[in-house]
Amino acid sequence: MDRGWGISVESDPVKFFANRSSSLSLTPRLNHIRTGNMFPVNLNRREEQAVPHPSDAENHRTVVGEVDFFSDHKKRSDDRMDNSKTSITVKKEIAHETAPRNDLDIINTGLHLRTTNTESDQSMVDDGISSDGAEDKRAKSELGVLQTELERMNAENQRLRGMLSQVSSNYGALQIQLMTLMQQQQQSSRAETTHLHEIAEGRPEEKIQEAVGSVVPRQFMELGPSATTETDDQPSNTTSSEERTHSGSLHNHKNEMLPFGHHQDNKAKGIGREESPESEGWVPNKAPKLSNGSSKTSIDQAATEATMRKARVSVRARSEAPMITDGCQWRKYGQKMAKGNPCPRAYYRCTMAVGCPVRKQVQRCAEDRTILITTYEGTHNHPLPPAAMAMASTTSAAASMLLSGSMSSADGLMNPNFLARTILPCSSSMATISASAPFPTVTLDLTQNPNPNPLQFQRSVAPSQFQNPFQTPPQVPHAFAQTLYNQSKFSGLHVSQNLEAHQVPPPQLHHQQPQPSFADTLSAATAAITADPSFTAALAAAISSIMGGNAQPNSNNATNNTASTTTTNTTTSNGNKIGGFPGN
DNA sequence: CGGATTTGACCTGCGC
DNA sequence: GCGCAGGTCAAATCCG
Repeated sequence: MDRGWGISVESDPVKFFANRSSSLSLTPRLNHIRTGNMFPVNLNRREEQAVPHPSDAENHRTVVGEVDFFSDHKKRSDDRMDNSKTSITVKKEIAHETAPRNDLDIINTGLHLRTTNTESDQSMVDDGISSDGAEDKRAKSELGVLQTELERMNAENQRLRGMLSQVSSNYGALQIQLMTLMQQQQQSSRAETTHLHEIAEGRPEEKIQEAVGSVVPRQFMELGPSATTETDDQPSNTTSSEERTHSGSLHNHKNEMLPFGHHQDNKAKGIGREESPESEGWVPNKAPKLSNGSSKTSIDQAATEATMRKARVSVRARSEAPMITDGCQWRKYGQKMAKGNPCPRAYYRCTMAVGCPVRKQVQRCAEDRTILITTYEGTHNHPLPPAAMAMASTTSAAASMLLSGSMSSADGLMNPNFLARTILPCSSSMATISASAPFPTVTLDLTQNPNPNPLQFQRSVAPSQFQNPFQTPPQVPHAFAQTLYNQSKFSGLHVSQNLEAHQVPPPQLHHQQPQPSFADTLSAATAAITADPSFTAALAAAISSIMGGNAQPNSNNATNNTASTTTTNTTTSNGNKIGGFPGN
């Protein structure tokens, strides 16, 4: 994982390079270095804070603008220099001016320069008092000092530019190396996957797991990016095709596996399937029927594979309410008695937007009916209200991790006897990935409260912070949001890296991560959300304000864009895993 | 009256 | 082929 998480440079290159260079301490000064697009250093937030003065933006016409990052106590001096310099610039402008103006107008010409000297100069003129020589000398010496400082700052600026270019070049080189490594691993994993399938067909489960222990991580590594195929709205482009190609080792038939949203038409009776083509669309869990074609096996296999790519996120939480409040609007469309559970299972679909493919199942646990198991599936194709973002983000991130990781292993799980159960990194027992179900499922068990985080989280966030969403965001939610953001964007890589480093039973990784572990944070957030409906809205509002307030460019990725949720893990072969009461 | 819920029927996959 | 179980549909019903 050491190596693996290091690859998260892409998610936060600044932090990555901060660990490798001390130049980051100079980050605020880099704000005015024109980085162009060559290096994704996120300086925006700092820049916003570092350049609060309106005049800074206006001084850009002068070279002095590069001095803007000086500290405040220097700023006044700079302003004086600005004045001295701007006087030159102003004179240039005067040449273009046709209408005569007085000096005051000239100084204010379009530049709105702060002229601390101006007032004194003007006052001197107005008062008719000639500046005495001492003050003149002092001013000149001061000017000289400032000019020297300016030159020094310019030199430093140049030096920083050089460092930046070097860092960016290093970044590019690392990216190339990463891509090369991933390609190599992809090639090697294809052969290994084939080998795994051979093993899985005729060997005891222990050996299979043993084999998986060594192979799956590579698969994770390879297929990690494919997580976007289901839960991310971002186009999966090449990765998905590669994934299908890779899965061809198992399904050598013509690859007709379609995205889920494309299966709907295959059902002869497509009643009520309102999914839009561009959206992922709800696809019945039953494998699509491609009109009894001749290549039934290939279709079945493709359908099965497609089914397994349908990630679910199951949330187990104690709740007396028939349904947890997650901020979305749901309509119940069915209820069934599940085998092995006296409590019926209720089926809901999202009604916040026409054609939203997201569905959820709600069922109470048979063993403990105070536990409500909610399984989310699908991706919202519409903006989410703040109250829904928290849960959607949580489940989306979990689903992303699941898809990025388990999907790859799904290829090796076609054997129904195969049970691969892997624990999310850093999660202890709170969040698990189960590949034994027909759908890969992330189960977030919030009923055991294994660590105090949920309560701490709730406490630290709830009281006052939300009353003013524009206040400085609390630390924990910020970390939560950032974690979600990072995870949703790069979860595939992270999961794969983790698994690669730790094989199947991953040890605790907390010491590796500066940020709170994903699963802990996830569970904490979810617990807090589910525990208190009113808190849901508050948390969502805070997160949205945090993300929006910081103007984080991709902050939406983890929220409404990739809102994917899953419900309880209704393991087919093991119906007892979840139980439930009807939602309403 | 319109929307949501209920509930029996239906479809499908899977195992025997 | 048959039965079982999960999932969905849609008419009937309920409710604001």
